[in-house]
Amino acid sequence: MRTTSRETGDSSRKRAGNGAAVRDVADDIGLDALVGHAGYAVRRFQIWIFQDFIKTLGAVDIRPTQYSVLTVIGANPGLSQMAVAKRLGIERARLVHLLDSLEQRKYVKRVKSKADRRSHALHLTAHGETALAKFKRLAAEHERHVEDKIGKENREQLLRILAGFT
Amino acid sequence: MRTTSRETGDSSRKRAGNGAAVRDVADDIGLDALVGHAGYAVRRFQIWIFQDFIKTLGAVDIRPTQYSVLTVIGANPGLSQMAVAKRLGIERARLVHLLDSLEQRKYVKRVKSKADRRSHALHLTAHGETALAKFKRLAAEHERHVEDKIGKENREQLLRILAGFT
DNA sequence: GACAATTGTTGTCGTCAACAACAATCTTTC
DNA sequence: GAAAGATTGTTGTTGACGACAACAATTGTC
Repeated sequence: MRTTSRETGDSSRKRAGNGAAVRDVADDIGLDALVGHAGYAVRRFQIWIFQDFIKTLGAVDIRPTQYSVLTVIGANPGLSQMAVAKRLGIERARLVHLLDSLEQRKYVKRVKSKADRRSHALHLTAHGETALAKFKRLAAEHERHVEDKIGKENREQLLRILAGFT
Repeated sequence: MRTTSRETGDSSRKRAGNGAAVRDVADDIGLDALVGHAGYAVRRFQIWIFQDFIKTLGAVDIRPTQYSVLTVIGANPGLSQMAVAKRLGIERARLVHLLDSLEQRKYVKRVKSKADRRSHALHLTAHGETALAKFKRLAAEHERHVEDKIGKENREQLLRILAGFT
């Protein structure tokens, strides 16, 4: 019972009266130029995909950015904070807080670099390694949700099209 | 298989002085699992596309969300705030501030609805109409930037794949 | 007419990008 | 080899944004 008959700006716009019933207000609102904009579609999709990621990894309390940091450090142990920030396209100021959190949770450790005493060499702890393995399994599950949502081929197409941005 | 163990910044600092190879530190860092994640690619792409939008519409000081609000109101005059918020997937609490700004700049006006005295019917002002026309031209220019970046067919593919989210 | 639901509004909280400034530490240059 | 400049990690601020909660006014329902 969602047939909310609402009267606001009605009467004007789009008569949905070609036989089909009006299910929700939002449905018969024209977006016009908006539908042709890649940015709008991408924004809506990104919101959906992040929410699913956050929900799927909710049990372990890991958000997309945290996951990306752990993944990069796991694959490239010893990186400096600057290198990680540049690789992921996040500000080094922001990475500081992310690492504070991850270090507090014993996933990551900052080792003072001998070669360059300004920088820290980033490593996963043993606990962080096993945890990341679990996160990756959950992330794979999330990726299957994406497949279910847009289709297997479409997901691969998407990755191919956007490969240059990774 | 690019798990190259590297030592922090040390010699990886690559003497960039010679001008030879080694474009940037970030280039030879493995992302591992990250490259297979749709969410990561989409996030990076969205950042790029929004920055281009903001830059291209910088002269008129219009951000993506503001543009989407103006577009929907322009295409559906008389809508309530609730209807606009629901259609664009933004909170009505947030829309309040957006409309405050747009109304202050004389693009939009809130008309007290006769039918439902709780709600406001949203309309573009005459000034808002002409301004939106200009914004749309700039937005089209931005969209051409997207084409230049990922290719004409890829952009269309993208819109097709993500059509369900608009 | 009493009670629940909706609309616009105000406020708080947390995430995130973009800057700016700073101390400590390289790197370059003279 | 010392001064000048650049880099690294850090702290702080600003503003856009999503998610919630509470509220008065109004409408719908029973």
